Amino acid sequence: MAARLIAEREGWSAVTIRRLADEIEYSQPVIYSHFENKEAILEAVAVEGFREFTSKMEEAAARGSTDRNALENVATAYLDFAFGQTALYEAMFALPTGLRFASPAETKPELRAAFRSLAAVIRPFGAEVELTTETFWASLHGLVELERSGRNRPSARAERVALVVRWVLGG
Amino acid sequence: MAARLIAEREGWSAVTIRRLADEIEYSQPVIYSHFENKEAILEAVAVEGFREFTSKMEEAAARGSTDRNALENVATAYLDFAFGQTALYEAMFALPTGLRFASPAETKPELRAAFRSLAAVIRPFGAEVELTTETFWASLHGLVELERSGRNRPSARAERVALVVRWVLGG
DNA sequence: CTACGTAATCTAGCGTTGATAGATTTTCAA
DNA sequence: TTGAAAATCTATCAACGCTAGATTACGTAG
Repeated sequence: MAARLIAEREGWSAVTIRRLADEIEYSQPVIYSHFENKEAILEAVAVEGFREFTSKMEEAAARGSTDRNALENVATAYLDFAFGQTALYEAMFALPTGLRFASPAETKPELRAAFRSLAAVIRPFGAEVELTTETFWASLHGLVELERSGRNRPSARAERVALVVRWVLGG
Repeated sequence: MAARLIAEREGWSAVTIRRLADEIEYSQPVIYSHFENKEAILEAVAVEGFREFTSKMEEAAARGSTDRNALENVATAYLDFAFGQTALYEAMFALPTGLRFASPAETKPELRAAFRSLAAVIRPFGAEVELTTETFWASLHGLVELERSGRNRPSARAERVALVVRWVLGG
């Protein structure tokens, strides 16, 4: 998707319908015959992001020699993913899209798969897998957001990740 | 601030310069004689938010009979604050403003005070106060963001907060 | 009380945005 | 070769953030 390339290079504010039309060398209305509106474009990018996210997390988990090591790898890979392609991560979590987990029925399979890829490394530690995974995910997401908005010291990123991992292990 | 009222009632997308001008019954240029641009307006709202945030957290901590109870109260109060006035919280954390913690010198005192109000209830538990506070804050913020974007089950909010508290206590 | 300089405010407009209506071209089967 | 359907275009809309330049209101000096 052209939107993703532009966003990664120049930020999402540079992604306009006219700019996309230029990029694909068509006029603006053509875009609206493929997507209902701009939000639908973001949503498509986000879904693509969740697919890549899931496979990155699964890889990271597979590289782990122990359950603990798998958890560490996933936590680290999570932040690497977020900071390696900030625009993609933004589309997945920060920009307004209609993507929800809320109701089981209408949740996109890509979102459920992403959740499962995190739950897989949580499962060995404690009984309440769903609760712990939600909270683990939230912690990692919070680390990303607060660092990205300049509220956390970038230099201590690895230590914060290690702390979250310790929390999960000990809790 | 009129911006905050409109945002809380109709969301930040309803807050336009023209709308603000209507609300205060002046023309648009008058607004630009008080604020450099729209971002400066958001920033002013955000700073106000951090002031209220700090006093809410201090209140919650003061209501705690024990160190542990203070921590619990603050964690709960954090999510209450975020969901009690979602637009204000958005201005503080999600919308693009120039507010940073990054460099010690140019960090707004309101931000530092907010950080301290959280650090105060973390201090009794463990040595690395700054690191733990950053991670604690990130976890709570993540809980807010993932629930707000429909990724976490609203029904399990209290359990997730309790889990984060347990993590801090045990870590 | 008048005249004037400053400050406050307004009208009008620029360039850009997301989105759409309606005309036009392209495509391909009958 | 023709004609309906699909694809694409030009032109435009209303709303946005923001600003230039004209205009009004006002306190003060004479």
